[in-house]
Amino acid sequence: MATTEAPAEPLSIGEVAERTGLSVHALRFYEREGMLVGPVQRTAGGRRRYTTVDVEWLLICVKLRESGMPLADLKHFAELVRHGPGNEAERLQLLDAHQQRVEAQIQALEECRSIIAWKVGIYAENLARGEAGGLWDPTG
Amino acid sequence: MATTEAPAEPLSIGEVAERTGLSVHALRFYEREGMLVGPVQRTAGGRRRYTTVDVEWLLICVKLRESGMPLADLKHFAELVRHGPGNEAERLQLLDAHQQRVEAQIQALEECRSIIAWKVGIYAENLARGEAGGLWDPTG
DNA sequence: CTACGAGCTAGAGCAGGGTCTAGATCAAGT
DNA sequence: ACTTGATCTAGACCCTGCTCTAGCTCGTAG
Repeated sequence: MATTEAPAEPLSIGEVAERTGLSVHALRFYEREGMLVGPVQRTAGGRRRYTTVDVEWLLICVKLRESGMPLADLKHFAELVRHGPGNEAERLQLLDAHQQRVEAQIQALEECRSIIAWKVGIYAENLARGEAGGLWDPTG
Repeated sequence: MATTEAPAEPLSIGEVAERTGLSVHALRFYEREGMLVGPVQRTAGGRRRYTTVDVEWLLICVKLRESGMPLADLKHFAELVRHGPGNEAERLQLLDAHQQRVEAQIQALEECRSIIAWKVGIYAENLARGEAGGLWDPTG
């Protein structure tokens, strides 16, 4: 993945916020909480300079969070990566467990979807044939 | 739906907790917060007695919550149902909006899933051929 | 030089969604 | 009658995951 990429200018926190969708607050928060793999570089004046690698990691974080990984797990994963080679099995296990949770959640959502679709169908149908139908039960 | 069902014994809060997966605390909380359509019946001694209809509504609540509907929306929906006929269009709109959020969420999860699957694949592969591979980049 | 926006830190605050506690009551078994 | 376990109410508390504030500094454009 880190093959043919130009080193590229490091980015400010605001720029990283833009491209990750995280707020600058969240970025600082993640850093404080140890969700990053390495320390972020700073300018002479103390401003953060994010490298491409940093941003890539953050993008992964965003995906993992979006798919429901708790910050604690994310932190754990970051720790494993930070401590370098030797714990790959554990990393794999963590990701794998998460993957299974994601699968399960997709399943659950699909089930919900079909229930909702069914309800929506009933409402639409009843509305279409003039809201007179007497079968508005208290179950919604 | 409420066609050929036996009236069945009303259930205690604990029994309802069991069959909905909600805690008794959550059940009382939902009730306080107005997430139920009608008031729950009580015994002479003040204990709650849930009817089949109550439980069905709760099961719907669980599904809606599972699929990410905020309590505020659920409450709104309950209010609409409580106020009986005349607001079906609004109920439909609410459900429909939720349905779209669910669709979007499924999409997002599927994207995450494939990213994770890809990472898992890389780890598995590298582990399989002896953890010596030198390409453990800091991106995880 | 000076302004003004972006960044900095530490820490307080907030929203959502319950969970837990205390102290009392109910109900069922022995 | 007594013990035990489930419920009751009101309200305090908790956890997660940020978000916001205050007061200060950087750095770039006029």
